[in-house]
Amino acid sequence: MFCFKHYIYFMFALVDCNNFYASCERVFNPSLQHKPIVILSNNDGCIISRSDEAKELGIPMGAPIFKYRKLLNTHNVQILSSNYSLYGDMSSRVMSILKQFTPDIQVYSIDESFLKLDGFENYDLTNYGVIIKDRILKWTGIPTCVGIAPTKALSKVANKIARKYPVETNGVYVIDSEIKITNALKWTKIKDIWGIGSKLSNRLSMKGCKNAYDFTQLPESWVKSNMSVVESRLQRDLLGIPTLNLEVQKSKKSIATTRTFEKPLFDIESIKERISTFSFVSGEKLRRQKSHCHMIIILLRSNSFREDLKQHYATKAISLPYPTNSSLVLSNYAIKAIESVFKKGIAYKKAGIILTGLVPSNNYQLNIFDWENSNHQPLMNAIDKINYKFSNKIKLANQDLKKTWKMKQDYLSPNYTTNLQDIIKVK
DNA sequence: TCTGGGGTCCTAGGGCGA
DNA sequence: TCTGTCGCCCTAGGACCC
Repeated sequence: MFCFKHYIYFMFALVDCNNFYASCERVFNPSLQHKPIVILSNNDGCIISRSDEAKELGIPMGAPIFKYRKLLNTHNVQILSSNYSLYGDMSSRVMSILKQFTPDIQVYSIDESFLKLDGFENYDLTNYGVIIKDRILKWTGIPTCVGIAPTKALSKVANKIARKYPVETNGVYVIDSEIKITNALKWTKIKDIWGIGSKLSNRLSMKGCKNAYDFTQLPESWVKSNMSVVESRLQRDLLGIPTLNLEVQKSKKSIATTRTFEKPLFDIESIKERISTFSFVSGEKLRRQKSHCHMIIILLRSNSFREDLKQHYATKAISLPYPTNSSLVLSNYAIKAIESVFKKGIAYKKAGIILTGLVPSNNYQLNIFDWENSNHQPLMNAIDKINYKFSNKIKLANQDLKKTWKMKQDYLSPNYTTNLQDIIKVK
């Protein structure tokens, strides 16, 4: 099934930053080197990034911190709240370096990118990977691993091998022969295949698949009918047939702002205030990408982990009479939606809004019967400019002007690269 | 007591017009 | 005018990613 002629044309490189959040913290605080570190989610709730030393202690990804507090204390694990200003800035530095190596790049997430290496037939790709890795480390202090292969899914596998065997591979692994593909697939456990999550992994295990190689040997027709076209494409990609392409940067198709509350909320007024704030923030994101939206979805839920409490989970989608990016309009509709689903006596723990049906601001269908107040656009522009200059001084009337609520971030590091006050001073 | 957030894509099922 | 079929669109929900 696999055809090596594709090699003549191009290869994919996946460059992935090692333990990205922990590595960012270490760049500016070298005392964290060689120590176990964990980074916490918003509200300091879950562990979302771990250094290798923390992984070795058996601390799992996504674990709630309160369950591991004792272990963390015993081993003197360094705890940090997530500092997205820092990580975002470090990420853009890494990505700008990667763009020097090829114009064909897909920034896949905050810490990894696919590079299409087209016309590199005469290059020593292992050596090229080492150059990429070394330059990022030298210029940003962030360690990376590089996986190179004829397809995206295989470059993911190659990257995992490089990460697993740093001494043997020097952090770079190239899959460039049929035997390497077969061996790599047999080495990859079902649950570690990119695109196969826990549900599908269980189903495939029941079917007798132990590794990625077994998955690729399943009949395509069975995969299509029992799973979906997504897994069928993945199967081909794993076999070395380029099926998943480099995706160009597009405008977002949805914009979400959701938050877990520090304490459960029982009263609708507090929830309405939060929803108003989420609408305001989402409107800003919408205007930044120069879009309008057709639809708002609100969500409101109690704490699903507290089985002893009465549960309620509600979502409500509202089609807007006209596309808008006015925070005032978004807030009004979102609040009405919250009023329609709110139930008394429930301890609500999380709320949010999702904007979908996004269309470009300069090209959308008007409605003959309903239209936006023409004052909104200049008002929003003015608010955005003032908030950019003076850091969020203007709010909606139904937001909490004193901002009495605050996200829990007890272990926050300074914004070393994005705030003048926090720049490291050399004495 | 304390359990994240922001995305994408796909499928199924219903409504609806040709 | 009524009915069946097809395909498109919309929506909710699920699964996945980092």
